[in-house]
Amino acid sequence: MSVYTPSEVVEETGFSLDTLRYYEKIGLLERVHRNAAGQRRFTSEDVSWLGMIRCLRDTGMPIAEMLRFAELVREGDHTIADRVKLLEEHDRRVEDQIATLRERQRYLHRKISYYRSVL
Amino acid sequence: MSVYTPSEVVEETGFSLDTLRYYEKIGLLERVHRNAAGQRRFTSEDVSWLGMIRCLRDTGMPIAEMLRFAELVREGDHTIADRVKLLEEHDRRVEDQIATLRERQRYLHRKISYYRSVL
DNA sequence: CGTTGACCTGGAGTGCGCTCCAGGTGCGAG
DNA sequence: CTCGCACCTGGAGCGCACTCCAGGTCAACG
Repeated sequence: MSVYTPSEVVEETGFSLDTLRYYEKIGLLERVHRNAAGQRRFTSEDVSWLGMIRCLRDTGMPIAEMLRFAELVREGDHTIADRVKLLEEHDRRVEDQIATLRERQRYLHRKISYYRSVL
Repeated sequence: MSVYTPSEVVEETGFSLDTLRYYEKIGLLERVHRNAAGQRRFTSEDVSWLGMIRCLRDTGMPIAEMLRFAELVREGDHTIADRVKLLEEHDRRVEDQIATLRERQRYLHRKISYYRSVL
């Protein structure tokens, strides 16, 4: 288990340092370890958890729901069924997002064709 | 050319009345006609323009860019090439959004499978 | 004639998700 | 020894896109 400095985590995850601190403050990221000088030292678990957060955030999950998920994870293995339920519901929303995007894109394409036809 | 009351437009477009007023205020919607009592009466052009707005908004275009597009439309036919350019750039971003969503969804699916495997 | 309901205005307030800031610590390089 | 730099904290501020509110008008219905 290697250890990551804040700037390494910024590099790896694409989250800003302020965002990492914010996520820790609101409890989306469990209290991060500190070195003797009080500076954060992230574990690889922290980094992979942030990978999950990145996925959920990029797919539009609100922070409040990510917090619910984080809580389930903290509660231990007996919540795995609940996590599956939560992620599957989210997956359905992602599917809907893609479908809507595709539909709107068709509209966009029709509009572009129309404009091209009158050029 | 039929005429629509505010509540009809709300119904047709899915935008709230406040949002319609807001769009008019910021110039995304051209000054809407009024009846003798000062109440808004929308034309079918207004409604179809709102359809375009709906499409752009649902695909994540920021209001500032919709305003640029609205301005091009107001300037007349000689801006059609520019409009095509703007819409095509947007279309590329929509494509990227879909691609990102699909990739994140794969992550989600792997996670769900993993959870299912340990249930 | 009174009430209801759809609508009006200008402006303040909201929720989300960060982002920035001031002032401070500790460490390694020159 | 001094400098620069990465980092720390608590808290304020921001940008976006609405959303809500108070107080008012007008027309139609019973």
